[in-house]
Amino acid sequence: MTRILVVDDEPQILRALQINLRARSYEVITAATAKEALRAAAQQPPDLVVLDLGLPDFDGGEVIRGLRGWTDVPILILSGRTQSREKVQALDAGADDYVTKPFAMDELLARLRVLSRRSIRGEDQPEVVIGDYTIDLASQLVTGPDRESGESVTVRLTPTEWKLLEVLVRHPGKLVSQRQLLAAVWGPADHPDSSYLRVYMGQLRRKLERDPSRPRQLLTEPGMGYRFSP
Amino acid sequence: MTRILVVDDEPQILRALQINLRARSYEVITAATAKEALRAAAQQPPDLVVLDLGLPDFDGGEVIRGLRGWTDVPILILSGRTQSREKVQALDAGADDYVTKPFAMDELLARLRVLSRRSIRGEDQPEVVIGDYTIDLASQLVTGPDRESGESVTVRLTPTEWKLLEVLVRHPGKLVSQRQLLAAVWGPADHPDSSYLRVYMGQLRRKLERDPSRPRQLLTEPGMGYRFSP
DNA sequence: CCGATTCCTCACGCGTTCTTCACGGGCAGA
DNA sequence: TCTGCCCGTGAAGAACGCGTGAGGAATCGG
Repeated sequence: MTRILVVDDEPQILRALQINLRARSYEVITAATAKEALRAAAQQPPDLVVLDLGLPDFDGGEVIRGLRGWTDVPILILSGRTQSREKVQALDAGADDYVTKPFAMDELLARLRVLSRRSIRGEDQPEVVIGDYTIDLASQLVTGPDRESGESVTVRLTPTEWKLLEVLVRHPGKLVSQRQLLAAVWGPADHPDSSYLRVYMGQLRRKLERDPSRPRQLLTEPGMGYRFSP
Repeated sequence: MTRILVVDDEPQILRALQINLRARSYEVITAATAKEALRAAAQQPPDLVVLDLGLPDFDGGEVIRGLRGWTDVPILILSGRTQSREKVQALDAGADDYVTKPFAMDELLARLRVLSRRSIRGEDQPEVVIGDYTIDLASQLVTGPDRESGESVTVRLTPTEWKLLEVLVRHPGKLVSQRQLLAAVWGPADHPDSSYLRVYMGQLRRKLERDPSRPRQLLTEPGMGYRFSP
């Protein structure tokens, strides 16, 4: 089920959206402030974001940048500001669409369909291979031969290990900066020390790489980040 | 260069778009009818399509479906029809955005940037060639033949080397002053001595140039700065 | 309440990278 | 020809980043 995060400080708009979206069987989570929004997005990563620019605590642009620091989730801006300057700013900051209030509900829904259509396109590659192991993104399963018996066994990954692996595998071949990884796994807050990363990468390698001390797929790019090489 | 197909039957709009897009160094091809549009798209596949719904020969919806049959190119609808029913139809038919006339040019351009931003993901990343080596800006990867074996190997660049190379490569052919380079790599503080630069340029040349002491692409402009010649 | 798993933190060792300096060569102007 | 200036190159110590092991805190399930 597609999960939508709706951020707006006007309760009646929040309610109207909630009702209409739930009726289309979206899962809806809501936030009324910028802080709430970022926290909610980190805890339950949404597939779509509907964002009002006029929030009480921070500017909506801050939310866009806060999200774009670690996720590519499509963002639709819903705002009362009609000036094209505002629109350009929001779109260039990383938003994907901009609808001005008052708005037609059916148009908004159509635009959301467009966004979810696009974002799903690249994601379907449910199986990835690392050495002897097969990773099934969809069912969150890692299978491979046992160390000695050779039988096919499922490898146990902890939630943190899984999130880390997922981020890397979803950007095959690309370098993923430590910032990105930390934000994706531990939330958008600032993480000055990246020692978690080293620990968990080590654990992943120990579970997935044939020779953990000489990784062939879970590569380190010193000073920059990590890379999953398919 | 990004190629845009603009489809509209009103000459003045066609001209206005053409001028503005060319000024942003897009490559523009135009069509005034549905048939022309489909033919042009087939002959020179565009990276973006701007489409007016009110064409003389066929309905714009036909063009959308005609394109969607074989390509995922982003389509932005530019139409005088403001009814949300029209918008929903077009968006559900496969369009990616919908702007109503009259429109603000800067907003349209911003929306085009959004579309090209999204579509570039996953498709062909910008690659730059230096001698035998290929630089992939998107995934931060440099590949080339090994010095002896000739096999394809990835070249290890340190973070500083990478930053330096990136600045140069992103301004192909242009002269980049030492001030600019120092500021881009080592921060905006003042750097009276430019000896870092010489050291790291040397290292880059040693890793990328066939004859490091006689560079062909990473050129020195004495007293001024450096230049990447493609 | 207890045990097991998972998460977070720290310190150490090692290899790499950064920074700095000195020296030599090419080139232009005096 | 001499003299600066600027650039390339090599070397060396310092600083940094990474992998690893271990231990305690937190969490979860029974």
